[in-house]
Amino acid sequence: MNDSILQTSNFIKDIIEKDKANNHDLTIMTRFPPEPNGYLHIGHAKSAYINFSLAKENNGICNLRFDDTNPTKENQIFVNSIKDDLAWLGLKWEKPTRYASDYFDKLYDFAKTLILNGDAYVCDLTPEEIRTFRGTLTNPGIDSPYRNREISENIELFEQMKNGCYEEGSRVLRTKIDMSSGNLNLRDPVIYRIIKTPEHHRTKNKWQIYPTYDFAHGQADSIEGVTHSICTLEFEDHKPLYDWLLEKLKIHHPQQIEFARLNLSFTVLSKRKLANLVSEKYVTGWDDPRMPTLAALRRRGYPPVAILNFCAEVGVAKRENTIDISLLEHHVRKELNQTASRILGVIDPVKLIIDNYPSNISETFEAINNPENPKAGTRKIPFSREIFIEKSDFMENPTGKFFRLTIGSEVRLKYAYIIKCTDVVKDPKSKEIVEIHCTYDPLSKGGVATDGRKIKGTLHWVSASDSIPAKIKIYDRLFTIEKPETETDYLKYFNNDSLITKTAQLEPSIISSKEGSNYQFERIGYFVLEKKYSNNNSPIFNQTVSLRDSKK
RNA sequence: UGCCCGAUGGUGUAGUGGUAGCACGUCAGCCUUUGGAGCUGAAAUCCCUGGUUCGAAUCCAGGUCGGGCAGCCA
Repeated sequence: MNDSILQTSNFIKDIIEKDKANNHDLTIMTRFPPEPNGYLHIGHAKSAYINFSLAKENNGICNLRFDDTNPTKENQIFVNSIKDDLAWLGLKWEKPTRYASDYFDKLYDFAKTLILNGDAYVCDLTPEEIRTFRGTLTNPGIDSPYRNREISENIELFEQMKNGCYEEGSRVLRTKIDMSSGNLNLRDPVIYRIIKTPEHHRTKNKWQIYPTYDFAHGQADSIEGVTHSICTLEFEDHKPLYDWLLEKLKIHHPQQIEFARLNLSFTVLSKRKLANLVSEKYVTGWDDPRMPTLAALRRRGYPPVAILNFCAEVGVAKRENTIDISLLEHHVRKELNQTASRILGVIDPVKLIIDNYPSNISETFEAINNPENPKAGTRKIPFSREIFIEKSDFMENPTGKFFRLTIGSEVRLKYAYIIKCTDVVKDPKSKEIVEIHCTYDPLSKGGVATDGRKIKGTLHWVSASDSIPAKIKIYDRLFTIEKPETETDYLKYFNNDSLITKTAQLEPSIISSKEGSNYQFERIGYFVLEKKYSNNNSPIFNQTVSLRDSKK
């Protein structure tokens, strides 16, 4: 994890500071507890970052624990992808990797302890009956008829549940708390249920019963010695149950602290909505570069440190929030500006012919790889009579502050020469400009005017015969509205222009690029090489993020 | 007409009884062989009403508004 990441204070740090002041021997222990039932996204990154950074700043420990208590939803594929994503971010967890399923035996014993103490009972009500008996938000529930079973009968029944004697859904183990509590989580919550298929990804067919989240999470925290169990706001109502179980069991009692999960503008982060985008084919998969998943951001070329810096800067608080996606992009640009190699590439090319430049020669010019980092060195780029420039860099009838090319105006070709536009050739039918004719100032080699005249506009270009065609995928925000998350018909606001594919001409040095390498195409944006060769043998680049562009 | 949580510029986030700070964004200027970056500046904020106090974003009371909770999901 990057040590240079800027940190502001937050209420969790305050709590930890106080706890440390009260107990000088305290070793801070946190954990990141994903359920292996999906891919990690930027919101998980925030949560992971909080847990990992809190441990690191306090010379503590952070575990990675998979919350794998429900085999109907979880599998090994997600365990692997989550580990990959965390490693990619550079977050290092305490070894070994933990699993809630590691504690199934202990959890089973804890449950028996509860039964023996009269704090839990086997209930034969159907799921529907349990729901009815639970009451409503405003009306108290009523006791299950099985609530006062003999302890010995409960023990026997629970053991038979474990042994697979009963059908799924026929019986559960519930705590005995308070059916009239204003907090529904305290109305005798279910702590064990029967699940026979599919088999668990780790414990296989050993268990026929599985603990619920409420029964597994706190106890797992306790077993591991977690001191601060940090989770999102929706678990606030579970905290009294978390505390109740730990007190009844008389075991180490971690402190649960809740914070507000991340929301990002112009995208969605709920698993269901993301899954819909995939299943309804709005995107090509979970790692489609438009998605907010870590796998997608990686493919998009986001540097991990930019994501970490972003997580550090969004802060930790309890109020609902929607972070402006431009803050994320800011951190991506900030990092890439320092690290990405520059190249010249023309995405929407139009041919430019320098009429007074000899057709039988070519020159090479030295280009700076990264003006922010002299150590990145230089490279050669070829120049010739016919080049490509960006269509948008020529305007026949310029309006406002247009510093680029127009008939009669002078402009600098970066690293090369100053040129002056003399004429354009249009397609007779479409009226589209097909050729721009210019003359160059032979004395301006390197782009400097010998007479000291100021040249305001500088264009990027590539030599027509030496450039390399490439496929460019340009991405935009996933949705057209700021908060699609709050809309039920959010798919209506999907941004149909979120992916645009173009063919570009790139300078030849790009040949030596490696997959995953970040580039800045000067004056355009940041790009990452996705695949060296597409079907037609040209490389494919994903746009990471555009350059900020204040052109009017 | 239950229980719990929250409210500081457009968006986030500091502040813990003493000039409301920072970041992103926006706007303007400077600089520039990237209209990028960088530099400088600007506009913009304490949910409301009372109370305590010399002094309140902060403490107290009462409101208002927003969010969460009725899986054998996590």
